Amino acid sequence: MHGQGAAVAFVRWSGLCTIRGNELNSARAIMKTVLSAPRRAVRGRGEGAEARIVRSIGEAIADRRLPPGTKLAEESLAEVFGVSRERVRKVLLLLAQRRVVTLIPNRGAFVAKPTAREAREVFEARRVIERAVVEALECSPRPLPDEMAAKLRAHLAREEEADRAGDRMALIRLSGQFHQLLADFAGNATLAGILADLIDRSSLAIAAFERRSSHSCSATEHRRFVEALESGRPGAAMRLMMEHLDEVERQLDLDARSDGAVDLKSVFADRPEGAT
Amino acid sequence: MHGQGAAVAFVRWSGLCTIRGNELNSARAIMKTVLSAPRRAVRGRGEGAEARIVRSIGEAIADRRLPPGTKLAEESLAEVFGVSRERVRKVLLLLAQRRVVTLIPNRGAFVAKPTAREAREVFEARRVIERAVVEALECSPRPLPDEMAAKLRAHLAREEEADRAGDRMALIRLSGQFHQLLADFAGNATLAGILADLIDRSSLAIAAFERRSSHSCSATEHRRFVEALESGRPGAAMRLMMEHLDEVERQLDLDARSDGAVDLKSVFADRPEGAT
DNA sequence: GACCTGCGGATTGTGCACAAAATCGGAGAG
DNA sequence: CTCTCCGATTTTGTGCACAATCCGCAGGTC
Repeated sequence: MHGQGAAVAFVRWSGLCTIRGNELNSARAIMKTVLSAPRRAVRGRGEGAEARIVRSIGEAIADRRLPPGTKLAEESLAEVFGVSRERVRKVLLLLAQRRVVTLIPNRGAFVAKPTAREAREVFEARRVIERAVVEALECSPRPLPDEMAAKLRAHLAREEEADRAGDRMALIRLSGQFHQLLADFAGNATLAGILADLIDRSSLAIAAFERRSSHSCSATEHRRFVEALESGRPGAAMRLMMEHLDEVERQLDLDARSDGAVDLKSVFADRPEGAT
Repeated sequence: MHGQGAAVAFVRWSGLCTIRGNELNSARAIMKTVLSAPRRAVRGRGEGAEARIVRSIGEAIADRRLPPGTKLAEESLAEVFGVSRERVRKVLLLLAQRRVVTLIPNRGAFVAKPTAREAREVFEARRVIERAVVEALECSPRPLPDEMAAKLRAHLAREEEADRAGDRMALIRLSGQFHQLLADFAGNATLAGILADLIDRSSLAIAAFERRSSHSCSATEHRRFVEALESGRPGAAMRLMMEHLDEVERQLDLDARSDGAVDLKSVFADRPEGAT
């Protein structure tokens, strides 16, 4: 998982300085705020700890060290991360709202297991958003800005290295980061944040529905995309991106239901009621 | 605000029945779960209370009874809603992740005040998503399915009634609900959920940046959109929707920064002093 | 007169303890 | 041997109390 946007709350200038009614305050209050800001950032605990745990669990889920359906007991997590149970509870609530874990009252937290329908929806949503991202990117000046080109190439290199090394886990994570990187360059942080969530959920969907056999190389497709983007031919990068997303989704086995709904139907058909 | 997707956690079949390792359990466990489900739904407290508070605060923010920057003290809210402070704290955490409130460590929760940049991003994101929604809608069979047409017409009627009555608050809420309704009909719950958040944040942006003077009637534009959609002319509805979103954004004053410093300058420039 | 400093009141953050609920195991009946 | 019932144990949910932090204000100092 990406890790950005994971923080519980951002202490930003925009937040601190737009408090209604305080806008007329003298410069003194502002200075105090300025000085207190670094102090807050220094200690690194508290606020930072939660973000760290969110990122840690998120990455574990994306890497499939925590497969869908895994129970996330509060006590265990608290022990592992060396924090109190309340902290873990807060983190789980956050992850639950991002649909990465499922909270069941009085039962606990589980790594979310998307339904086939939800998986399709997530990929559809990604197509919608990434289409906009690529549109924005195709409006970039050619040749691409130095920083963008450099970062993209560096990322491609890392992906290919992971591919050569056969490090599947790293490849999965890098693949998500690639799309995240593109969204960041598109210049809309809001859209990028939304896409970040969708990428996380894609990882979940892939973990839940991946075919054993299939395995096409994202690194190659990503490289082709970057080359098309650099070429500046209108629509070339877009077409590759759409095909890429289709390809990723096509590798999933969304027809075979691993979701319980159908199982339950058969259960009810067999035993109408009273089986308690 | 919409209220859907506000629940902390959904107890869904998919969630209950996809717990890893339990799928092989006998029907006994499943039946027990089935029987306990209604019981959980009956008491209506606990889980439901949080969703209710989230919706309540969310609506208050969208209606601008709670303008951006307003402090949301835990104690006060706890008293108002008749729940404990921890409950309120949880709700605020939820709202904070949806960017509707801003949490500042050791300072408390405030109704979020988006920056001009963020406001622009939110509207851009809406254009991206609603474009996809309208695309899906334009693929609907003509004439429109009965239920869809009926609900749309009913909604238009309510909007126009609110418009006639001059009920600005209701009009704002209904306007958001209209877009939400369209997204629901598009058939992608994930996208609809994302749009729901964006609509909430739009309300916030409008509250923060609305021009005093401007006031075009959404109800009229909504009606024209529905008529275009029913006509089935390809692209007609899409064009109207894009123009509508542009129009809404154009009504905002995103150039004047609501940043305290500059506001003060203009205030002093216009009226040296003494004038109310 | 302006600025720094210390203090009181209020608000938020956190750990803890207890209550509620579910799971798991065994005992007993059919 | 299987199913059902039931109690012990584990896990989650919630309220409470205390600690930490911040704001406003008064007093002192340059």
